[in-house]
Amino acid sequence: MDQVELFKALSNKSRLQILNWLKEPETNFPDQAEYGYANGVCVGQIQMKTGLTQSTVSEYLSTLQRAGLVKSNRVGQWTYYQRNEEGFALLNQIIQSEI
Amino acid sequence: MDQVELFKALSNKSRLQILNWLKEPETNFPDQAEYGYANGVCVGQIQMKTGLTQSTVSEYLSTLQRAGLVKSNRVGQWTYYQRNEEGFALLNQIIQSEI
DNA sequence: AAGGTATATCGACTTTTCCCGATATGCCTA
DNA sequence: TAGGCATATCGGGAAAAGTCGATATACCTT
Repeated sequence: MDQVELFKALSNKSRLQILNWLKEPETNFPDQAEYGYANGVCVGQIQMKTGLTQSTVSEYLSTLQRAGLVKSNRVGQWTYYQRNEEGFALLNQIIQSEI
Repeated sequence: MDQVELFKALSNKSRLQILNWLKEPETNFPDQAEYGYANGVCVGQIQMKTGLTQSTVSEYLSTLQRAGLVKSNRVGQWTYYQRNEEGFALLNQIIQSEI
Protein backbone atom coordinates (compact mmCIF):
# COMPACT_ATOMS: atom_id res chain seq x y z
CA MET A 1 0.00 0.00 0.00
CA ASP A 2 1.21 3.38 -0.99
CA GLN A 3 1.64 5.74 1.95
CA VAL A 4 0.08 8.63 0.10
CA GLU A 5 -3.02 6.61 -0.74
CA LEU A 6 -3.31 5.59 2.88
CA PHE A 7 -3.31 9.17 4.09
CA LYS A 8 -5.66 10.24 1.31
CA ALA A 9 -8.13 7.66 2.50
CA LEU A 10 -7.96 9.28 5.92
CA SER A 11 -8.37 12.80 4.52
CA ASN A 12 -12.14 12.92 4.59
CA LYS A 13 -14.46 13.60 7.46
CA SER A 14 -17.06 11.00 6.52
CA ARG A 15 -14.48 8.28 6.08
CA LEU A 16 -12.91 9.09 9.44
CA GLN A 17 -16.35 8.91 11.02
CA ILE A 18 -17.04 5.54 9.48
CA LEU A 19 -13.79 4.16 10.84
CA ASN A 20 -14.59 5.52 14.24
CA TRP A 21 -18.14 4.17 14.24
CA LEU A 22 -16.84 0.74 13.35
CA LYS A 23 -14.83 0.66 16.55
CA GLU A 24 -18.09 0.06 18.41
CA PRO A 25 -20.58 -1.38 16.00
CA GLU A 26 -23.01 -2.45 18.71
CA THR A 27 -23.28 1.09 19.97
CA ASN A 28 -23.27 2.87 16.65
CA PHE A 29 -25.31 0.50 14.53
CA PRO A 30 -28.01 -0.93 16.80
CA ASP A 31 -30.22 -1.85 13.82
CA GLN A 32 -27.58 -4.32 12.78
CA ALA A 33 -28.24 -6.32 15.94
CA GLU A 34 -30.75 -8.73 14.38
CA TYR A 35 -28.16 -9.82 11.82
CA GLY A 36 -25.25 -9.93 14.27
CA TYR A 37 -21.94 -8.13 14.21
CA ALA A 38 -19.61 -11.04 13.54
CA ASN A 39 -19.07 -10.10 9.91
CA GLY A 40 -19.20 -6.36 10.43
CA VAL A 41 -21.86 -3.87 9.48
CA CYS A 42 -23.62 -3.76 6.14
CA VAL A 43 -23.41 -0.87 3.72
CA GLY A 44 -26.99 0.27 4.14
CA GLN A 45 -26.55 0.80 7.87
CA ILE A 46 -23.45 2.85 7.31
CA GLN A 47 -25.11 4.81 4.54
CA MET A 48 -28.06 5.78 6.72
CA LYS A 49 -25.80 7.03 9.46
CA THR A 50 -23.67 9.14 7.16
CA GLY A 51 -26.59 10.72 5.33
CA LEU A 52 -24.68 10.44 2.06
CA THR A 53 -25.99 8.60 -0.98
CA GLN A 54 -25.59 4.89 -1.41
CA SER A 55 -23.12 5.28 -4.24
CA THR A 56 -20.92 7.63 -2.29
CA VAL A 57 -20.79 5.37 0.74
CA SER A 58 -20.06 2.34 -1.36
CA GLU A 59 -17.20 4.17 -2.98
CA TYR A 60 -15.86 5.42 0.35
CA LEU A 61 -15.86 1.89 1.72
CA SER A 62 -13.93 0.72 -1.31
CA THR A 63 -11.44 3.48 -0.75
CA LEU A 64 -10.97 2.44 2.86
CA GLN A 65 -10.59 -1.15 1.82
CA ARG A 66 -7.98 -0.35 -0.82
CA ALA A 67 -6.12 1.50 1.91
CA GLY A 68 -6.26 -1.63 4.08
CA LEU A 69 -8.23 0.03 6.85
CA VAL A 70 -11.38 -2.08 6.53
CA LYS A 71 -12.19 -5.53 5.22
CA SER A 72 -15.41 -6.86 3.76
CA ASN A 73 -17.44 -10.03 3.83
CA ARG A 74 -20.12 -10.71 1.31
CA VAL A 75 -23.04 -12.76 2.71
CA GLY A 76 -25.94 -13.16 0.36
CA GLN A 77 -26.86 -9.80 -0.97
CA TRP A 78 -25.19 -7.94 1.85
CA THR A 79 -21.63 -6.76 2.12
CA TYR A 80 -20.44 -6.40 5.68
CA TYR A 81 -17.57 -4.14 6.51
CA GLN A 82 -15.42 -4.10 9.60
CA ARG A 83 -12.18 -2.54 10.66
CA ASN A 84 -8.97 -4.20 9.64
CA GLU A 85 -6.70 -3.76 12.63
CA GLU A 86 -3.72 -5.00 10.67
CA GLY A 87 -4.08 -1.93 8.51
CA PHE A 88 -4.00 0.29 11.54
CA ALA A 89 -0.92 -1.50 12.81
CA LEU A 90 0.73 -0.77 9.48
CA LEU A 91 -0.34 2.84 9.72
CA ASN A 92 1.30 3.09 13.12
CA GLN A 93 4.44 1.53 11.81
CA ILE A 94 4.58 3.97 8.90
CA ILE A 95 4.21 6.90 11.22
CA GLN A 96 6.77 5.59 13.67
CA SER A 97 9.48 4.64 11.25
CA GLU A 98 8.86 6.02 7.79
CA ILE A 99 7.78 9.58 8.24
CA MET B 1 -5.99 21.27 14.41
CA ASP B 2 -8.56 19.58 12.28
CA GLN B 3 -7.91 15.89 11.76
CA VAL B 4 -8.78 16.05 8.09
CA GLU B 5 -6.31 18.85 7.49
CA LEU B 6 -3.64 16.89 9.27
CA PHE B 7 -4.09 13.86 7.05
CA LYS B 8 -4.34 16.03 3.93
CA ALA B 9 -0.98 17.52 4.80
CA LEU B 10 0.39 13.97 4.84
CA SER B 11 -1.27 13.06 1.53
CA ASN B 12 1.52 14.18 -0.73
CA LYS B 13 4.70 12.42 -1.63
CA SER B 14 6.93 15.49 -1.55
CA ARG B 15 5.64 16.59 1.82
CA LEU B 16 6.20 13.10 3.25
CA GLN B 17 9.74 13.17 1.88
CA ILE B 18 10.42 16.54 3.45
CA LEU B 19 9.26 15.29 6.84
CA ASN B 20 11.43 12.23 6.48
CA TRP B 21 14.49 14.20 5.39
CA LEU B 22 14.10 16.47 8.39
CA LYS B 23 14.53 13.48 10.69
CA GLU B 24 18.22 13.53 9.84
CA PRO B 25 19.11 16.99 8.64
CA GLU B 26 22.86 16.43 8.91
CA THR B 27 22.67 13.49 6.55
CA ASN B 28 20.12 14.88 4.13
CA PHE B 29 21.15 18.53 3.99
CA PRO B 30 24.94 18.57 4.21
CA ASP B 31 25.13 22.04 2.61
CA GLN B 32 23.35 23.38 5.65
CA ALA B 33 26.36 22.46 7.78
CA GLU B 34 28.05 25.86 7.56
CA TYR B 35 24.98 27.54 9.04
CA GLY B 36 24.31 24.85 11.64
CA TYR B 37 21.25 22.74 12.25
CA ALA B 38 20.05 24.20 15.53
CA ASN B 39 17.22 26.14 13.94
CA GLY B 40 16.43 23.59 11.28
CA VAL B 41 17.03 23.69 7.56
CA CYS B 42 16.33 26.66 5.34
CA VAL B 43 13.81 26.65 2.52
CA GLY B 44 16.35 26.84 -0.27
CA GLN B 45 18.04 23.61 0.84
CA ILE B 46 14.75 21.82 0.94
CA GLN B 47 13.72 23.23 -2.39
CA MET B 48 16.87 22.02 -4.12
CA LYS B 49 16.39 18.53 -2.80
CA THR B 50 12.77 18.27 -3.87
CA GLY B 51 13.33 19.64 -7.37
CA LEU B 52 10.09 21.60 -7.14
CA THR B 53 9.86 25.35 -7.55
CA GLN B 54 10.53 27.74 -4.71
CA SER B 55 6.90 28.80 -4.49
CA THR B 56 5.65 25.25 -4.28
CA VAL B 57 8.08 24.31 -1.54
CA SER B 58 7.30 27.43 0.43
CA GLU B 59 3.63 26.61 0.23
CA TYR B 60 4.20 22.98 1.22
CA LEU B 61 6.15 24.05 4.27
CA SER B 62 3.30 26.34 5.25
CA THR B 63 0.90 23.46 4.86
CA LEU B 64 3.02 21.27 7.10
CA GLN B 65 3.29 24.04 9.63
CA ARG B 66 -0.46 24.65 9.69
CA ALA B 67 -0.83 20.93 10.33
CA GLY B 68 1.57 21.24 13.28
CA LEU B 69 4.13 18.87 11.81
CA VAL B 70 6.96 21.38 11.42
CA LYS B 71 7.89 24.65 13.05
CA SER B 72 9.85 27.56 11.64
CA ASN B 73 12.43 30.05 12.85
CA ARG B 74 13.16 33.18 10.92
CA VAL B 75 16.79 34.29 11.20
CA GLY B 76 17.72 37.21 9.02
CA GLN B 77 16.52 36.49 5.54
CA TRP B 78 16.32 32.78 6.09
CA THR B 79 13.46 30.73 7.38
CA TYR B 80 14.57 27.51 9.00
CA TYR B 81 12.18 24.62 9.29
CA GLN B 82 12.40 21.63 11.56
CA ARG B 83 10.10 18.85 12.65
CA ASN B 84 7.69 19.55 15.45
CA GLU B 85 7.63 16.34 17.43
CA GLU B 86 4.67 17.53 19.44
CA GLY B 87 2.68 17.45 16.25
CA PHE B 88 3.68 13.86 15.67
CA ALA B 89 2.73 12.98 19.21
CA LEU B 90 -0.69 14.46 18.55
CA LEU B 91 -0.93 12.50 15.32
CA ASN B 92 -0.22 9.31 17.23
CA GLN B 93 -2.82 10.17 19.78
CA ILE B 94 -5.42 10.83 17.12
CA ILE B 95 -4.74 7.51 15.50
CA GLN B 96 -4.78 5.66 18.78
CA SER B 97 -7.91 7.11 20.25
CA GLU B 98 -9.92 9.06 17.75
CA ILE B 99 -10.00 6.97 14.62
C1' DA C 1 19.26 54.61 -0.56
C1' DA C 2 20.05 50.74 -3.96
C1' DG C 3 20.72 46.33 -5.17
C1' DG C 4 20.87 41.57 -4.03
C1' DT C 5 19.14 37.42 -1.84
C1' DA C 6 15.63 34.40 0.61
C1' DT C 7 11.04 33.62 1.26
C1' DA C 8 6.04 34.42 0.77
C1' DT C 9 2.03 35.39 -1.83
C1' DC C 10 -0.77 35.83 -6.10
C1' DG C 11 -3.03 34.35 -10.35
C1' DA C 12 -3.68 30.77 -13.44
C1' DC C 13 -4.04 26.26 -15.30
C1' DT C 14 -4.38 21.21 -14.76
C1' DT C 15 -5.45 17.26 -12.13
C1' DT C 16 -7.80 15.16 -8.36
C1' DT C 17 -11.46 14.71 -5.00
C1' DC C 18 -16.25 15.12 -3.50
C1' DC C 19 -20.61 13.69 -4.14
C1' DC C 20 -24.52 13.01 -6.79
C1' DG C 21 -28.11 10.50 -9.98
C1' DA C 22 -28.53 6.81 -13.12
C1' DT C 23 -27.55 2.34 -14.34
C1' DA C 24 -25.56 -2.30 -13.85
C1' DT C 25 -24.66 -6.53 -11.23
C1' DG C 26 -25.57 -10.14 -8.08
C1' DC C 27 -28.38 -12.64 -5.16
C1' DC C 28 -32.71 -14.14 -3.21
C1' DT C 29 -37.58 -15.48 -3.33
C1' DA C 30 -42.04 -16.27 -5.22
C1' DT D 1 -37.64 -16.80 -14.59
C1' DA D 2 -39.29 -12.30 -12.90
C1' DG D 3 -39.21 -9.04 -9.60
C1' DG D 4 -37.19 -7.05 -5.72
C1' DC D 5 -33.32 -5.75 -2.73
C1' DA D 6 -28.42 -4.58 -1.63
C1' DT D 7 -24.37 -3.16 -3.49
C1' DA D 8 -21.17 -1.65 -7.15
C1' DT D 9 -19.91 1.01 -11.03
C1' DC D 10 -20.33 4.84 -14.37
C1' DG D 11 -20.56 9.64 -15.92
C1' DG D 12 -20.56 14.21 -14.60
C1' DG D 13 -20.47 18.95 -12.35
C1' DA D 14 -18.51 21.60 -8.59
C1' DA D 15 -14.90 22.33 -5.40
C1' DA D 16 -10.20 21.61 -3.82
C1' DA D 17 -5.28 20.52 -4.41
C1' DG D 18 -0.94 20.45 -7.20
C1' DT D 19 2.17 23.15 -9.33
C1' DC D 20 4.00 26.74 -11.91
C1' DG D 21 5.77 31.67 -13.22
C1' DA D 22 5.49 36.30 -11.80
C1' DT D 23 5.47 39.49 -8.30
C1' DA D 24 5.70 41.19 -3.53
C1' DT D 25 7.93 41.45 0.95
C1' DA D 26 11.60 41.38 4.13
C1' DC D 27 16.14 41.73 5.27
C1' DC D 28 21.02 42.37 4.52
C1' DT D 29 25.08 44.73 2.49
C1' DT D 30 27.39 48.36 0.49
